[in-house]
Amino acid sequence: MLRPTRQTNQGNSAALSSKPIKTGPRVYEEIRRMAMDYRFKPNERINEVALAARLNVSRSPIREALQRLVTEELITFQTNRGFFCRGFDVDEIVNLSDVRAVLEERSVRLAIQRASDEELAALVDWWTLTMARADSFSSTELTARDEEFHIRIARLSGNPELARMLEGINTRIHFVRKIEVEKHRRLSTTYTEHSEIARAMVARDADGAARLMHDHIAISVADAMSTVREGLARIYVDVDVDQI
Amino acid sequence: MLRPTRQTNQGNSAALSSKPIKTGPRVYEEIRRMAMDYRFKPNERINEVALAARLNVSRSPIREALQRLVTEELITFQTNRGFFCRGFDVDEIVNLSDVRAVLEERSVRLAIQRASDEELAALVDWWTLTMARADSFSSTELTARDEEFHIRIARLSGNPELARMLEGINTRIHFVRKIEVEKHRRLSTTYTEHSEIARAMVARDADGAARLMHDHIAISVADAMSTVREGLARIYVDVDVDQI
DNA sequence: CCAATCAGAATTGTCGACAATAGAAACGGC
DNA sequence: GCCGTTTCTATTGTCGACAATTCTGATTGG
Repeated sequence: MLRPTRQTNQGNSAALSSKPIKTGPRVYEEIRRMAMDYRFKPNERINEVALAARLNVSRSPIREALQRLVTEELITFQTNRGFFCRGFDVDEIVNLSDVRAVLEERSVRLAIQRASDEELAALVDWWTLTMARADSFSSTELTARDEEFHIRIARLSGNPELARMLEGINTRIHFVRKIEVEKHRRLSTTYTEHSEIARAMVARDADGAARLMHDHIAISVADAMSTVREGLARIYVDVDVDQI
Repeated sequence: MLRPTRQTNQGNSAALSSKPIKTGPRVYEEIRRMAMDYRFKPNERINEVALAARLNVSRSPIREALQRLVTEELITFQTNRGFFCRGFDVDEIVNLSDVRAVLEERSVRLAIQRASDEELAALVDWWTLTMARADSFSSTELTARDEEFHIRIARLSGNPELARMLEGINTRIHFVRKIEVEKHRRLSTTYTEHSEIARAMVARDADGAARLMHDHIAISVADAMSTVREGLARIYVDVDVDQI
């Protein structure tokens, strides 16, 4: 099965995408998404040939993408044993949250210091609009909006390195965050917290915004444990339904 | 030239290292070091075949190593155009220093909170010993000690994610730091600053240590510009003398 | 019944080959 | 003499093949 003859490099993805998307970047993005969503089970070995067959490419682009993901900490690697899905660990989540809190605090402070009034007003408007539509969004969409809120602030900080590191953390805690979004959806506290942060930014209240941001991000070990429990349940109950 | 016949995977590195070091990790480490030291000129295109020939391997391990280094921000990549050495830029250095300062402050605070008296005493002793021997160290060795001082504190923070991020920043600013070490060597201010930080840690003075750390790391734009100027001079004057 | 050993199978590590793309040089029109 | 083509060359992207290593699980001895 699956295309025994040599293909002339283009026709992959079986006429699904008519655009000639480069396989390298496509493969990277696809595996990255899989890792973010824990489509691989924690600590599971990732079989290169199986993955290559699934994505209709050879092992070369697979391995290159996996190597990149290793330094992004989305997967791990052991010589002669291959690539593994990262674990799903309470300590890691707590530690990442701690780092994230520090960086996000710096992020708002710099944004308050450097962003224009228009930019901050745009942030408030965008989030207000998002909140109004919140009920029509799926959890996935809502998670994306949550992530975007923080990314926007990071961009406004004017420090691309800071933004990049926060994005790196975001991809690592994406799965956790999605669970938290659904939890909070019932409480709907997240959205008001974002509003408060944005308001403090408009008011140029650096200390206040930083404190709000910190409290918004800080996570208790108990909360982390509960989230991990919930996450593990999902990881091991959802079934792969997309076989070609 | 250079070994036309197929080699049976081992005999590379031409009997230099009798140990059977895995080529993958070795290649990665070697290229990484080259990038850290700006053995590639800023924004220079990195030729895969030339690099492969130089390290006596095929392009596969080269490309995998380069992909890893891309996410470490040590090199850049453009589809169908290949890999490039990162630039040597004032803004980048300033931005990285800003992030670093925030993370290192958190690092000392956590270390003060979590490290044992013995661990902190060991830190002081080690640095005292290092200072005593300082004159006998080359600039490279001294830079390594400087980096190690900060890494040790990061480890004592008990947050591996924090430590990892700082290590990532360290590799990116290694070249800058080496220049700064040589500058300060004449002033020999770095070493006393380290001593002060360590003393504040032993005294469990979190605010004091954090402030000292911040001032130790903070860099003015003017300083950064001067360092970049000096760095560019070195990059473009030093000649490759190691042609096999 | 369990532990250690040892084939056989599965998987990874690295290589050379070739097509596709980008880059450089030669060419010609103006 | 300069700018846009066109051809040719250099370089990257991806592949399949094979050796080296690890994993599996069957076998044997205690």
